[in-house]
Amino acid sequence: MKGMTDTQNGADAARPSRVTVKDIAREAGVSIATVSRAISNDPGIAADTRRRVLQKATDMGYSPNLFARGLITRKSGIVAVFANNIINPFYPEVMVNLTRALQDRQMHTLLFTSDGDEQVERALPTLRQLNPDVAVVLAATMTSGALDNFAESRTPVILFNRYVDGAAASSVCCDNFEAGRMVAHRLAASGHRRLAFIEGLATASTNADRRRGFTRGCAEAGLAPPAVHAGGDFTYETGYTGVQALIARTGAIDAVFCANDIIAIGAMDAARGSLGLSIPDDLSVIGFDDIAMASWPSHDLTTVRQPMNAMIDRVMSEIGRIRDSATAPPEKHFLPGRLMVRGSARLNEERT
Amino acid sequence: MKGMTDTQNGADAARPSRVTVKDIAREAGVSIATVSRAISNDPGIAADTRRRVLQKATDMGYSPNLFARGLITRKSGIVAVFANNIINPFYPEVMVNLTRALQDRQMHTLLFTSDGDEQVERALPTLRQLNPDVAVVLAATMTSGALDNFAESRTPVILFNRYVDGAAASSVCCDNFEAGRMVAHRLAASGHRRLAFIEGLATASTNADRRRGFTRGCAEAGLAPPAVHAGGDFTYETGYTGVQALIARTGAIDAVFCANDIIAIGAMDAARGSLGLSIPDDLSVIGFDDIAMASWPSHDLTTVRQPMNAMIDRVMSEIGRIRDSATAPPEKHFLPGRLMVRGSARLNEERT
DNA sequence: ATGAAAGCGCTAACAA
DNA sequence: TTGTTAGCGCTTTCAT
Repeated sequence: MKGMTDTQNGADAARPSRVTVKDIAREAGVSIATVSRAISNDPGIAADTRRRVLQKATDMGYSPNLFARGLITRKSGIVAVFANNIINPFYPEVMVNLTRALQDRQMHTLLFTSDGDEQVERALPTLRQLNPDVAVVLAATMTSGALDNFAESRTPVILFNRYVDGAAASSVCCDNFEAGRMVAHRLAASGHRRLAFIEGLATASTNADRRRGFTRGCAEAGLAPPAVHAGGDFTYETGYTGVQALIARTGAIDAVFCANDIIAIGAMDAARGSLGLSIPDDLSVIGFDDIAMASWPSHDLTTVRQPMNAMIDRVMSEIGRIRDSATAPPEKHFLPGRLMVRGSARLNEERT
Repeated sequence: MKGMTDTQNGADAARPSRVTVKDIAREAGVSIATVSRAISNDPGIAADTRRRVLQKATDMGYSPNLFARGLITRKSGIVAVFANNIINPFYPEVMVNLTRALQDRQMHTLLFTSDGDEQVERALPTLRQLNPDVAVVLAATMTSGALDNFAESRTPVILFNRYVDGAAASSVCCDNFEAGRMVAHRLAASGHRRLAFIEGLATASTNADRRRGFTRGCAEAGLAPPAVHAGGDFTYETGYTGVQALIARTGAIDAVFCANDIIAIGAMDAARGSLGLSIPDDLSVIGFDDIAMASWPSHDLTTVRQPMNAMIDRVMSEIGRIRDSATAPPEKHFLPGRLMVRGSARLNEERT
């Protein structure tokens, strides 16, 4: 690849600097406009010329300068991804899979951290500087104030696993409410009577919806409202101390549904360790996300799997929709989760 | 912020499109060249004019268009980060911390996935298109062939936790060899006699160095060479099946050192579960990385902590060095790991 | 110390 | 169908 010098001109073979449209135009004996047309698949060009120009471009190892292009088109091909909550392995995985999907479509991922609104705000100048076509927010928390900032920078926003009601932002979410409801019903149908919920971050809509759905499900099944360990965060410690606090406060419980897998694993460890409970005989534990760890034999955690790939696909089509028309109204998508039945919860067969 | 319209001209107050140097020049009554000088801290400008221009720029909410700037300066302020190996939570954390550090310095993280060389190769056109100032490779594996591709795209490369001998790339690594050696000595000094090692990916230099250091340490301590479970990957399953295979093949062992924490956790689960061993009484287990999970009570894993923040700092200074002089020769940096003593290994006090 | 003007590499009118 | 030309927003000579 490096050794071949089969291009006719020996003149500038030694100058390895960037190949530009101008170079191709010269080599192919056409104008730079024609080169541009060939590259951008413009309909108004002779199929033959196009082929010839494209061939030359390939031969010469051309790749367009996106800065120059972006300067004119005002499209960057860049997607800004905001990530925090890196403690939960679910999100890095989303990030990487999303990046892969973007890469496949010749788009680019610009990564931002956003632990706290001030980080988001600090990123905004950059947003204007690099002009991403769209921002994807992978974050448990994001105040609507921070969202306004995006609006001000005129970048369309897609929220992943979060929605904000009045906001001009699309959302792609797991149907957290429905999943919580379903968990309550499954537990009730399997004979559990005293249910509990361990919260993650109270302000996260994922957390709130799972809790609300679970509470609703309990009511529908004729059970008492679940005991709730409130106001934690999405960490192991929350689960660990949460289950201890719940049992200290409310006495025995049959089952605990946790706002995510990390919390659930913490809860299991405390239940088995310091509380000496047997799982699932004394206590059923159910988590949310289905991270890799959930299926490890040490915990064998029953959990709600988020349809990650479907969610990412949906994000991609939202991105397409937004690129096609700048004025596309925001849409909210909710995709169903699925219960992965494993050993940490005593569940009957699902009746159909 | 949105309500204030204190700029003198009511004319285009309604046009919220981008503020450019031209706008500032007009408002400040200077030429665009002067504006540019003010912004880029050019010495040849009157301190007074500069202040005035900068003030106007701030008032008008100006932020420079990096595309236009990059077109001329050939510096993008972009750092390409290649990540795979997302199974190991160590790397997402590096990724986010690195991004934070870059953000603080007004630089930008462009994320690429690179599971396999072909992904790297597919990313190369983009590399040329967006012209990152430097590429950081956070990857357990990267063939030197893939590295040549970088060279061809004229992007300086910094390898994180990996080095390639002849390659024109800087490296920032934990001193994996030394850490492996130290682990062997600590185990030997605590009375362990029959040591074993569970490999991750054999082709990863992290893995190879940890193994070589460990083997060397065994020899220095007068122990037999460690039994090695070879040719796995950096997964829980490798640890789980690895420890079973080791014991089936070699009989009892005192201690097992694992190529990373995830493997170690798998090994612990198998040892305690299917093998019915007690840890650390029957078997000491030591991992590598010190991921969050390692300190959870369920595993309480003794492990070598990588000096993540120091490593990231070093990457940042390498980036600075490269930006300052394009011809800066590549450097290799090795930073010491530190043993985090927890409950999974029977270790005596360190003798000093 | 400042301004005028050229041009980075590309696309998008407008002509031909 | 193709070429000419005018910028996108910025930095950077070269004058002044």
